[in-house]
Amino acid sequence: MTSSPLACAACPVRDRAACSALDEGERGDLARLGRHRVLSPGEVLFAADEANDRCATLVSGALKIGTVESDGSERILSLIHPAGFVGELFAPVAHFDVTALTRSEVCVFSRREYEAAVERYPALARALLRRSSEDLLGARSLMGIVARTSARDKVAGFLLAMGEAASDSPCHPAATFELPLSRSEVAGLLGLTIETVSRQLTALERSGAIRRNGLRGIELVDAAQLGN
Amino acid sequence: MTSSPLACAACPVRDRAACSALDEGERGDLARLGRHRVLSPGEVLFAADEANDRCATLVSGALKIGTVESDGSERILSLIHPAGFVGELFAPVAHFDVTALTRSEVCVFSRREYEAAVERYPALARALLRRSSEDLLGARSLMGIVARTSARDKVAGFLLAMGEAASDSPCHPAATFELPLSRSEVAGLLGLTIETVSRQLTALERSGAIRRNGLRGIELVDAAQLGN
DNA sequence: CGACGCATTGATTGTAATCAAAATTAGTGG
DNA sequence: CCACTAATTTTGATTACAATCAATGCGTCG
Repeated sequence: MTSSPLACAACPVRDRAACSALDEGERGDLARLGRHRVLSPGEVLFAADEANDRCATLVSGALKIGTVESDGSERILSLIHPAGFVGELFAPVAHFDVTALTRSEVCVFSRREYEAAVERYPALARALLRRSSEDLLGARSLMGIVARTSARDKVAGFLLAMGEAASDSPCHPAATFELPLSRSEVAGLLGLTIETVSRQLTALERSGAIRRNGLRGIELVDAAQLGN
Repeated sequence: MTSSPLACAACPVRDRAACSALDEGERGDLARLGRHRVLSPGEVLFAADEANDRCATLVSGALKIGTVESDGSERILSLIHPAGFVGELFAPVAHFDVTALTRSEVCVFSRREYEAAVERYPALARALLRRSSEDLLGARSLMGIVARTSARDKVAGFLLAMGEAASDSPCHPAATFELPLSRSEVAGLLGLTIETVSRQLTALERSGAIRRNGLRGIELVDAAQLGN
């Protein structure tokens, strides 16, 4: 774990994250409260049932929000992409684990200080509300994919969603991208087993919908075949 | 459809909804912008792809947020309980349908005017942020249920979640409650078929976990059997 | 090179979808 | 109030599909 002050000037999500709603002076105030931190793949940022005293903005990489079930298996509830915000501002203890999927950069804040900033800067509250609304939209879209009945539709919809998340343009998915999740994690997200995910991927490749480059590289050849 | 001015004094969610964050004068301002409306079961409040120019707080009853798939089947993405807020403040067109499940009372606002109020009253922005965060938590909890692999676990988890939603106390589920959803809607929510939902309910009843009163009445006899 | 973790492939079983029918409930009008 | 129809739910039989069990391939790292 590394940690250092913020350098907002060079921040890649400078004008998409919640803090982008602030003016120069306000941003400077907030920057003094935060710490830049780099997470390695698999590194835990926040853990469920621990004191919930921090929050963070994701600058680069990808995070997962999940829980481990009573039987020990992991269930992924949400993915966080750059400019996303994590941390439960209104709960005393964290409900979920937040873990880095890839090498990730985050700005970590003390929850108490961040909440004070939300009180002090109404623009920050509105920006967070906007982020939260978008997260809610994303969570519901994902729900529509996970609740499908056939494994093929789940995997196809998941690939499309990941392509869209990896894309710069809001509407069209990226033609080629890297999955930030292992097979086990994809399975835990979609409510399938590792083997079924694997089989569906090979089936989609054989049918010409996708091509695979290595274990995690995906090329969307015929997005129409993946549904809509 | 009926519509009339608001009478906040008698509002049952007076101190849980977003507007509860406002002081008397502010609340009065907001009340002048809203219209009280009663929805019959099945009545559509907002429709997907329509102009997204309104938002609402649910006062009593229950709403569903859903989409109809390309094959015509319905997929439910979220349930809204009293004090919940619906409407996409930051999207030009609505992504989802919002429909009453039971007879429901809502306070409907013009989105433009509500957004202006959010700008004017920082406390309202913070209250909405809080609501939104709670909705996000709820969406993720539901995801954890829907992504289960076995039909039994899905139905069991769903019943527990509905019991908790129907309860006054935050932690313990209500011992007895009415499902606001038809079998078809439960199936659409959980990614199962009507028949499977029905069979799982009878199985749970035979095993002594629940008892049924009529088509929609549920009594939680042995909550431990439903998992955790 | 060998060992480990992860992914794919194969064979079999179990479970949920599908197809079909009966039963229950709700809604309507006489 | 009751008969009748329509809609919803339950139950049954069969099929299809995904989970499970098991083994093999692949890539990374000591």
